[in-house]
Amino acid sequence: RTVTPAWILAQFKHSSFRHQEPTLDQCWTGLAHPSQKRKAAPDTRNKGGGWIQKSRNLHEFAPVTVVKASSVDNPMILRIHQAKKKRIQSQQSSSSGGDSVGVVKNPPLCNRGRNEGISNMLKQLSNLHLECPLGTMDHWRAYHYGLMAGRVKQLDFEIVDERVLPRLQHIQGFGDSIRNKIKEYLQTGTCQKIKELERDPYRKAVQSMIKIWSIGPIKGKELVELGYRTIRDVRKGLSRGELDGLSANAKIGIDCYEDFEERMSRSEVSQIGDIVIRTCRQVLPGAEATIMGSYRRGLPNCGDIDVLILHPDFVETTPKGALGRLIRMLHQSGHMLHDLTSVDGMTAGGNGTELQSESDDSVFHSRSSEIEGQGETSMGLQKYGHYHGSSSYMGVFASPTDAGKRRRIDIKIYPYQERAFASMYFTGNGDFNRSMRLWSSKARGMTLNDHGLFPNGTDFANGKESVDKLKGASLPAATEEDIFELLGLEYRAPSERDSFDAIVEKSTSQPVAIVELDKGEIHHEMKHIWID
DNA sequence: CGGCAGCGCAC
DNA sequence: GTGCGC
DNA sequence: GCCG
Repeated sequence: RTVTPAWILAQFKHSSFRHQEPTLDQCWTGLAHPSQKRKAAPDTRNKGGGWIQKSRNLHEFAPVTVVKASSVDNPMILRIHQAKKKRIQSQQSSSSGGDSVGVVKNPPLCNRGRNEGISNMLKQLSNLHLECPLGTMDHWRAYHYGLMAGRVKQLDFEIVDERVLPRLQHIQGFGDSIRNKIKEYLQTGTCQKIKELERDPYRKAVQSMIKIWSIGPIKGKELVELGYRTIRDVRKGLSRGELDGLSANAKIGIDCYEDFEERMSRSEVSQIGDIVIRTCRQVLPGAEATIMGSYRRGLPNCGDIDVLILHPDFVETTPKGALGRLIRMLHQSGHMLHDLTSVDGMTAGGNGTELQSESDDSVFHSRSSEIEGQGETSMGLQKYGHYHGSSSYMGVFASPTDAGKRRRIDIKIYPYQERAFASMYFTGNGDFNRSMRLWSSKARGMTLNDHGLFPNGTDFANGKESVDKLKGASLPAATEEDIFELLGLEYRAPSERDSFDAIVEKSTSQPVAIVELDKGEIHHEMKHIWID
């Protein structure tokens, strides 16, 4: 199964295609652009950490052996490449074979706008199944429809005639069902399935329940079976005391139902961000706080706001209780209205010991388990101890621009050494992250998450606590670019990370790097990287 | 027929 | 462990 | 819903 349809995007390279980087304000963050930020990165502080300072050749630091795909003794990798070769061949033969009827060849646009009608239809189908998954089947239907909605947009031809269908057959992901729906769309301009799903009153009711934040398919179905059909019903039930069993978060979700549906302008997001960032600097001098998510990807409007906090003095740890202090201050200033999660240090006191929301049985290195340690070098940081791991907060923020409106906000703090991975994850989008992680695991044999990139076979990847911390360590990356490099992928700017297919192997003709791990080898490499 | 990312928090 | 969200 |  090919994760990366490089063969689709490759066609763009030989055309007049040029990606126009949007000049939207603040689409940039130092995390992503090594050329500008690298010099400033305080790698030198981390004497014990040994961070790589610049992007280097994979072999220089990664415990990775490079093997020709054809000689790899790994059935998964083999299958991926054989399937890919087959598709490329059939693609070539079908395009040279004069079956260009029904195809309008256009110079590719900037990755969007093509086949928009069909894409929208598939997106609708995805949403209808996503918002109302009545069985577990629907979840994956929605997933696949969503992927294909993205993929039709990246084709190098416009689908205007059903004679193009045989050609679609060669493109991965377009099976019978989807091709038939495209056929129907070409003939009638609509899709009966969509109409049918939209008509279904049960689905419709579940759908409106699911739109309540913290209500998913299970609780949604429950509510509908209890007789609730609309948000009004639910509110009525709540006031009558029929729904006391709902979680605290569900009550907030019900209260903010309309507000959470709405999207914000970039300027509102940036103003909220300023408030959070300013407060953050007061609470934690020297902190680097950045707005992530769709804002960083440059979208014209955003559904929520994501803020990532880092501090260069906390390389392997995070300042204990700092996130809680920040939240507390935002509450006091009236900006933060509700908490959807609790965080250490959030309630009074402020030394970060009163709330034990983080469990001690967490298994992984660099995640949990408090360590002793005081004494910061910087004056303002003296109040903070070290917490071994990241923490995240979800809450509800009062709009500074639209009085009375309530906005979803996520704030996360990570150890500085995880900054590249955290910013990748927090930038998204969701499909892009899933694609990247699938690629990591299936093509590279590594596990990617917001904390690092872990060669499979290590203790981390096996979900075990490491006695020897080195065995659980991530491959190091100081910038997002390094992560792409480690995975052998073309770099993608945040604004380009907009789909599952936005991931492209660095040079398709080059050998494929896969991980051939040996426990001792990993240990040795890690030692080299982290201590040397 | 199994897989489709990988994780943290609330309950 | 399940449900939910990111 | 599609793939292997």
